[in-house]
Amino acid sequence: MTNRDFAKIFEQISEILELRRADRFRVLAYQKAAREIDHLGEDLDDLYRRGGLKALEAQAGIGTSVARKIEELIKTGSCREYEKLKQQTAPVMLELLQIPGIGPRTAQKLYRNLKLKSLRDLEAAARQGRIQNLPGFKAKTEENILSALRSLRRRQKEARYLLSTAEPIAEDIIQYLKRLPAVEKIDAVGSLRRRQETIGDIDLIVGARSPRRIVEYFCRYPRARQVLARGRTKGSFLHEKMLRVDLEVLPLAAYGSLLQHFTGSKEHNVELRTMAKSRGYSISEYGVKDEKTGRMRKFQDEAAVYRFLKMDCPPPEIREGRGEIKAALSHHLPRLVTSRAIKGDLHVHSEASGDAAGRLEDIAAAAMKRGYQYLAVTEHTASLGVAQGLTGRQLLKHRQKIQAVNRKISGFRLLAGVEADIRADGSIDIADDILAQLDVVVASVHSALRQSEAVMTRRILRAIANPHVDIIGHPSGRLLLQRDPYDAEWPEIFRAAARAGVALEVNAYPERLDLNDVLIRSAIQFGAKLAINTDAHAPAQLALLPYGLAMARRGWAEASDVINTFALPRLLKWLGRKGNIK
DNA sequence: GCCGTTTTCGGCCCGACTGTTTTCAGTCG
Repeated sequence: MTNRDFAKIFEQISEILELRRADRFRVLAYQKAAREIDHLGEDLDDLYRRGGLKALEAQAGIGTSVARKIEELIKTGSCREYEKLKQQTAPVMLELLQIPGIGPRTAQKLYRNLKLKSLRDLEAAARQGRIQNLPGFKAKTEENILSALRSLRRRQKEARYLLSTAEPIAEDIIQYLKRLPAVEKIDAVGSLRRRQETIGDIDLIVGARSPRRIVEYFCRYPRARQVLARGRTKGSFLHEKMLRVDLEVLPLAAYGSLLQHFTGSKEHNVELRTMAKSRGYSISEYGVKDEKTGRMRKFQDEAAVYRFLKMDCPPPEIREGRGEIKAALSHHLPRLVTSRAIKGDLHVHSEASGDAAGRLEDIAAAAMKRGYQYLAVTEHTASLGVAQGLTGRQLLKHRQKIQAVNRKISGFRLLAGVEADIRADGSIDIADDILAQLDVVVASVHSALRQSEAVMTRRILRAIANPHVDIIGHPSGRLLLQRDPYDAEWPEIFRAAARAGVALEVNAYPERLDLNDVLIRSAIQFGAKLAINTDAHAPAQLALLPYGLAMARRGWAEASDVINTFALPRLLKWLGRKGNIK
């Protein structure tokens, strides 16, 4: 069972308990356990094998009860209490909960009164006008249920958006709102500001004096398909691209609190407020209230909110409730890697790779324009059929071309490299004597993605053991919204990479963003180095770097963890440790 | 169900919007 499988079970337990109107804190406890399991850097299986129940209970959000259930699941493959709960609950009830606007109470009432067997029954009942006759329901609710059912169907196909898709949509709405002179300050917040790899909805905040008029104007945005809420200070609509856009407007005097509140995450805010409450403060988007005196302190700038609580201000990217509050309180926040620290890109394709464009000269020029000291040209190899890559001999010829370009420029260096293929058995598809003559060897898995966890792990470990391999490219193989990462024993891989001095890539391509934040953090904890690369297939794509940078920051990476923050001499020394010629 | 520089018991974040109500429950972020 993967951590996701465990998490799903606890999510379901919490939903069933919610339907049965169990104590709401019990419901929350299971939700929290599921979330924590999802964000664990290690497999629960391994954790249990290593330290038993104690190790499980040491995790935040996991206590005796959840730990025992995990143990039962590992040992027997099922959990009696969970099975019992499932038996006592009609499956359609859980489906009802998925519909926006329907919570446990409404689900209960609908199920009892309409004897539903499926969501189709619900839709039929709504169409026939049978819902508006139920006690506590009217025509409006019926309409809302129909519309929610429709959007649920659409959303199930495409529930989330790439960060790179959501960003321009948000930017367009921001430009629209900025046309109102009354808008004094505006920011995209929520998961966008935290730079999550995919975005479920867009959150915007505005600092202004006349909230209601701005909310009105916001709801008239031309690409709004349907207004979902239109209040005094808050509004929200469904964008024609089917993402939800939320807006909150408050006076400038409280803008810092608003920014803090809406940036989230939910987990971060809950933890922060719990901590503040224990000190007698109540935090909301309006400010920090002293519960004894009832006095409300307002903050114009966000850092001041944290300062008031005697803590450092965690960068938005790490506000996920994964230890940043503790670190901020003890003034031990990581000093996250910045774009300024990046000295080069170590995974870039030129026109020599069949699927890429750009001459070496243009790539070098684009890199110099970004202020880089170096850039590694890493073409595909011939075994990657679709990309028409190079053979070993062609790679050596290509290296000469690269060196010729280097002779024409100064203050910058193109490195000759390759993105070699890790074959199904873990061998590299380019001979050692060729690899030895290249500056940078990125090794990536491109085929046989469905190997078992054990086989895939052995495969990557063998690649790491190759003395010429410098970087494992897009290590988990995921394609966001398209393909799941393959299974591998990441702790084992990170340990081996740390020992062998092989860096793990943080691939900045918006569909990849691979490794992800959780694995990045785990890799760092195992002492492995990272390389934040664009995998650019055209010179303009060097500009994708900020996406990879965001992912590294979300994984708590500091400059010292990232090899392409090294100045050229130090990088060459790091690369040359295995006897490659430089 | 979880958790502990107030606590091993008694707490558990905060507030807006909607719909159906005449003062609030349910839901959401």
